[in-house]
Amino acid sequence: MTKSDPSDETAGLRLAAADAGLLADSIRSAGLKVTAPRLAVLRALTDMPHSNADALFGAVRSDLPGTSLQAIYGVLASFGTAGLVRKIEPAGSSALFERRVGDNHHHIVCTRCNVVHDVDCAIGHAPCLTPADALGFDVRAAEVIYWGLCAQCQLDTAHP
Amino acid sequence: MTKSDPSDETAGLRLAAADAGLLADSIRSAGLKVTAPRLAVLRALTDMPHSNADALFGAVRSDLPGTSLQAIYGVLASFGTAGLVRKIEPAGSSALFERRVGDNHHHIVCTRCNVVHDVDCAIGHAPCLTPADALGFDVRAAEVIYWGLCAQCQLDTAHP
DNA sequence: CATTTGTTTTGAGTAATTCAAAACAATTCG
DNA sequence: CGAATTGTTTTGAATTACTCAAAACAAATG
Repeated sequence: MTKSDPSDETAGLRLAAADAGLLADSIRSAGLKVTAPRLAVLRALTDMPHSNADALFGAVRSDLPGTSLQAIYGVLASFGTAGLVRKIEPAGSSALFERRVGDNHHHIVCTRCNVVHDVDCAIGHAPCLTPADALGFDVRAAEVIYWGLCAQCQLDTAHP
Repeated sequence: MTKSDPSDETAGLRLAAADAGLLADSIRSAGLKVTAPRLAVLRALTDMPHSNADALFGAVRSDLPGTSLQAIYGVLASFGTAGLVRKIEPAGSSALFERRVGDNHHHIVCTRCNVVHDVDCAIGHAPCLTPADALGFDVRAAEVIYWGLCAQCQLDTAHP
């Protein structure tokens, strides 16, 4: 927000356009065709990371009313294969998606309100790939989910 | 197998009875009524940890033909609440159950054949509850799933 | 602009799990 | 020991999240 002039009423539009260009670029460079549903999903995912297919469907539909839920699933599947989004499946939840890929970050989930946040790897890099005894496995990934009460739910629980 | 005499045909029966007694005790001390489906589920889970509801249904049905799948879900739900079994939900899999509870052990899953093994906590005790930045959360549990190729699948992949 | 290839829509299907009411069985208490 | 109570299982149906397939359609290529 340092460069754009708030009195310039086209600023938002230009930003959106620039943003759309960036989104389109990342879709294109993943080897996928750039389509309206794909742009809309990617934009929604930028604004609301850790969304499920249904939430994205809701967000996309407001821009692009004709879109089907199956299209969302299709978009997410292609994005997943292309490495453009990451899918997480916390216990008891439907699948959630995020754009932050390529780093091995983890997640912390509130057991009360189900909000999800990113957390970086616990201790540097190594322990995330080092079980005590790998039992002959060739370990490729480690997934960590922390469970607890978020700050807000701690307050709500204390003062009901 | 050191004390029982193989020529004693009642040994198996007595063992089974003793076992049933232990199983019944653990159900009772969890504050639950001891029923045939519950005993059967607990026994099946002893023999085949990391089973899903359907596999347990299959195992239980061979002993106790009238049992319904919904009974299995009911038994597992009550066992879960009572702290008698632990439920794990690896991404892409149905829920799996195990009797090993109360320690914070983790799991390693084969990406090819989906076999699941227990693994102890990566480094002692602490890091499993210590994210880099807990973001104000009151962290209560950490769940780790390692993904990789099991020994057998490494062989199968090398010599197809 | 026509072709090709890939994407989305439409419509249907499935797997895993949950819900609810009635039938039934384990424990409790007289 | 038998009746009452409480909890469990059966039966039957519903739901959620997701997948599959064919036809309609749109983006990229030349």
